Amino acid sequence: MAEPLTARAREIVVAARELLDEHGVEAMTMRRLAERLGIRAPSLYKHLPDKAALEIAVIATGLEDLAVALEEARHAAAEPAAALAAAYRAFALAHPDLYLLMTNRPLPRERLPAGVEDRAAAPVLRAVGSPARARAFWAFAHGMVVLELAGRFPPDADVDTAWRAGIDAFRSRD
Amino acid sequence: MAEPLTARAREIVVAARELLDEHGVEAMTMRRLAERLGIRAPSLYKHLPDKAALEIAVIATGLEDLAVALEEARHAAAEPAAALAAAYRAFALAHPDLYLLMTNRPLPRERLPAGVEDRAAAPVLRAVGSPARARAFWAFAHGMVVLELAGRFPPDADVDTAWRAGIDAFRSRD
DNA sequence: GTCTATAGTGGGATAGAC
DNA sequence: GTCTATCCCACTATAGAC
Repeated sequence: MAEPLTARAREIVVAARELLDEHGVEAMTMRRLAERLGIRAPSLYKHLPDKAALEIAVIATGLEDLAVALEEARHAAAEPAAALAAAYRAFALAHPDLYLLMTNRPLPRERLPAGVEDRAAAPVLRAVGSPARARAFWAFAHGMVVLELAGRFPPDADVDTAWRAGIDAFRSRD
Repeated sequence: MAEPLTARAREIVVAARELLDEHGVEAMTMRRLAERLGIRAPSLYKHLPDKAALEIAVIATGLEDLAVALEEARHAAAEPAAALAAAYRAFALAHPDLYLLMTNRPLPRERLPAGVEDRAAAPVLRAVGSPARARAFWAFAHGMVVLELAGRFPPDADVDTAWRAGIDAFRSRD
């Protein structure tokens, strides 16, 4: 689906992710990226066809990292849903702009390495049961994260307790 | 907190909301807004100090409309959480760009009419119990909505069933 | 694989005349 | 309250030389 990137293109993608993590989405421009690499912006186009390709490559690396984080959380867990939620939240808070880039728009599934999306989703599915419940749980976690990142909870809100309440709500009833 | 708008400013805000609903956020520029009103962009600055003020006014009207929709849902409801969720989803799907504008960034609470935010939040709090559970439920609903708007559920996903699963999860346990 | 030069687009905002 | 004229910014992207 995606032609593999050249070594130089991969360096560019790494630099773009650093830009994203350090200075936010609005810093991820072709100019700033070139500047960080010590070259001129037009030179980038010898390695990547356009900005969309850059973003897609960045998103792909983010999905891989998220999948790894969730898989690790699952292994360590007595209470799998809670551990997954914690890992999910930690990832999003550690890479807020990357996280939003990954989730804010339709996934260009046909331009992504095969399986990345499923791999990231699998741990949640296993922890929560049916696909419907997994999607609801994912929505809960995503909602918590984006509201927290956007600073939408009132200043006095206890965000940890809200996480706990949601995780408890999704516990199977015996 | 917010100086009241002049009549002309309110007309401009209405036009901005129409622009938002009909052509998306990227259409809500000072130039396009002026064009829709049959004037030139610089003239807008006689009525509103800057674009931020316009956005805040638009957000305020959106919060009021959302509050009304949720209050109505609560009155009609045998199953309050389900009715609220349905009303919330309907509002967001009917005004996707407005909804995202309203939720994507920190609320400029000090520049908003007093009480709007609380009024929109109150029905959820009453339906769900504790503030923590209300925030979790809100996060679930917000997450569902933004994932749906962003086209993030797989093509074969049954979104209605995911909503149902989340609503059920947040039902009180007897 | 890098450069210079540049095209083309779009945005927010101000000054000052009428 | 509206206008014209304008500034300044930032961005993506291409052509063609080296």
